[in-house]
Amino acid sequence: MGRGKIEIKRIENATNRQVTYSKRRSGIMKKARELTVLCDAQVAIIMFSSTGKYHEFCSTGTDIKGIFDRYQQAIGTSLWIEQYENMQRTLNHLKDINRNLRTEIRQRMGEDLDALEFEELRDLEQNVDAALKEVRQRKYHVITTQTETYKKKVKHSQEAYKNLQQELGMREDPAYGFVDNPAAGGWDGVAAVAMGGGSAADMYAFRVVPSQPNLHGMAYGGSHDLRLG
Amino acid sequence: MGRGKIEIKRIENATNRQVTYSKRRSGIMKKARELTVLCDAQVAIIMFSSTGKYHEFCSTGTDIKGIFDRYQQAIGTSLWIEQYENMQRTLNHLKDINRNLRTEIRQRMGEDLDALEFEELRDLEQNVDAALKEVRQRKYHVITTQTETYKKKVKHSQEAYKNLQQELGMREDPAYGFVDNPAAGGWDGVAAVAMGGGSAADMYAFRVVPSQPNLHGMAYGGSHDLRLG
DNA sequence: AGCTATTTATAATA
DNA sequence: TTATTATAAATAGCT
Repeated sequence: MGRGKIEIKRIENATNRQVTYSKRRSGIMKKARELTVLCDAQVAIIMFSSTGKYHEFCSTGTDIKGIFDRYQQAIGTSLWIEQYENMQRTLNHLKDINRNLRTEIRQRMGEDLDALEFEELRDLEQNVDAALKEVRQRKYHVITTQTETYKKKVKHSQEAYKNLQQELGMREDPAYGFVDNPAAGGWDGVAAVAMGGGSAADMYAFRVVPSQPNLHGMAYGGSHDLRLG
Repeated sequence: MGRGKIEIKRIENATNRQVTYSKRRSGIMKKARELTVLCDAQVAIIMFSSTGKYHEFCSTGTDIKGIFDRYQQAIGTSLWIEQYENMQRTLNHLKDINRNLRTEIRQRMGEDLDALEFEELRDLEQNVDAALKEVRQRKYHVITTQTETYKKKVKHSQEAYKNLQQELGMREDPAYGFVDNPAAGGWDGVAAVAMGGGSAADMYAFRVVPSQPNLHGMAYGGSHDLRLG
C-alpha cells in the first residue's frame, strides 16, 4: 500500500526507518482503537522504537496494569506474581503464628481449655502459677519503691515546712502543721496489703497512667479480635 | 476497506463481532510484526476478546516480561510497586501485632515486667490469678472425667473376668484374680491430689500425648523467638 | 473458512 | 515534520 510494494525487512536508512515507524505506529494504534470499540475487546500495546522512545495504547475502561494482571491470570503462570506469592506465603505464615499466639494468650487467660490434654493443662497450670508469683513479686517491688519515694517526699516537705516556720518566727497557727504517720504502720503497712493478692489491691489508691498506652494492642482481659485493617 | 464503509461503534451481532475481531486481530498482529522488522522496534500486544479469549504478540528477541520491565523502567515507576507496598505495610503491621502478642505472653509468664506501671501490674496480677483458677478448675474436670473412664474400664474388665471364670467352671488359680480397690480411697483420691496445685501434680502418673503437637508454635514455658523462615 | 468490491493505509515524493 | 497521491493491503458483506 503505497507508491510501490516494499519488502518486509529492516529499513537501513535511519530517517526512513523513523518516518515509517511513526506512520505505521499511528496506523496500528488506530486499528487497535477501532478493534476495542467494534469488538468490545481489551487491548494493551507497548512499543519501543529503535531510538528508544516508547509509546503505549490501552483500551478505555482499564489500564496497562489491569490488562497485564488479567494476562497473568489468563496464562496461569505468573511473570511478576511470583514474588508476590512469596510475600503472600510469608503473610499467611505470620497470620498462622499470630493465631497461635492468640490461642496461647487465651489459654493463659483460662479460656479455650477444652482442646488441651491433661498433661498440657498441668504444664499450663504450673507455668501460670509461677508467672503469678513473678508478677506479685514485681508488684511488691514497685509498691515498695513508690512508698520509699513518697516517704522521702513527705520528709522533705516536713523539713521545708519546719525551716519556714523557723524563718517566720513561728507565727503560724499550729493546727496547719503536718501530722506525722497518719496511719498505723505508715506506708509500709499499705505495701503489705498490696502483697496480699488481687482483690485486696483494688483498695489501693495509686492510679498511674500507663507509660505505653496501647503497646499490646489490647488491655489485659480484653478480647483478642485484632484484625488487619 | 470492504464492500462498504462501517461506523466505528460496537458491533451488536455477536457472530459478526467475533468474526471481525478475528480478522482485525490478525491484521494488527501482522502490522506489528512488520513494524518490528521494518523499523527494528520492540512491540508487545495483549488482547482480550469480549468472550474472554486472549492473544498476544511480542517482537522476536525478547518476551512480554522483558518489554514490560523495560516499560516500567521507561515510565520511572513500577506499576506494581503500589500493590507491593500495600503488602509490605500489611506485613509490617502483622509483625507489630505479633511482637505485641509475644510481649503480652512474656508478661503473662512473669517476664519483662520492668516496663509496666503499678496499675498495669495490678491488673495483670488479677488476670493471671483468675486464669490460674480457671486452669485448675478445668484440670480437675479432666482428671475427674478420666478417673471415671478408668473406673468404668476396671469394672468392665472385672465383670468380663468373672463371667469368664464362671464359664470355665472356676478352674483357674484364684491368685490370678483381680484385686479390688488397690489404693486407699480409690481413684477419687488421686484426683484430689491433682487438685492441690502445680508441684503436686508432677507425681501423677498420667502421660497423654498432646492432641495437637505444635499448635502453639512453642511449648508453655518455651522461648518466644519464633522467626519467619 | 474463501471471495471480491471497496475502503484504508502508506511508500514515495514534495 | 507534514501533505499529497498512486498504489498496496486490509477487510465488510456475502457464500
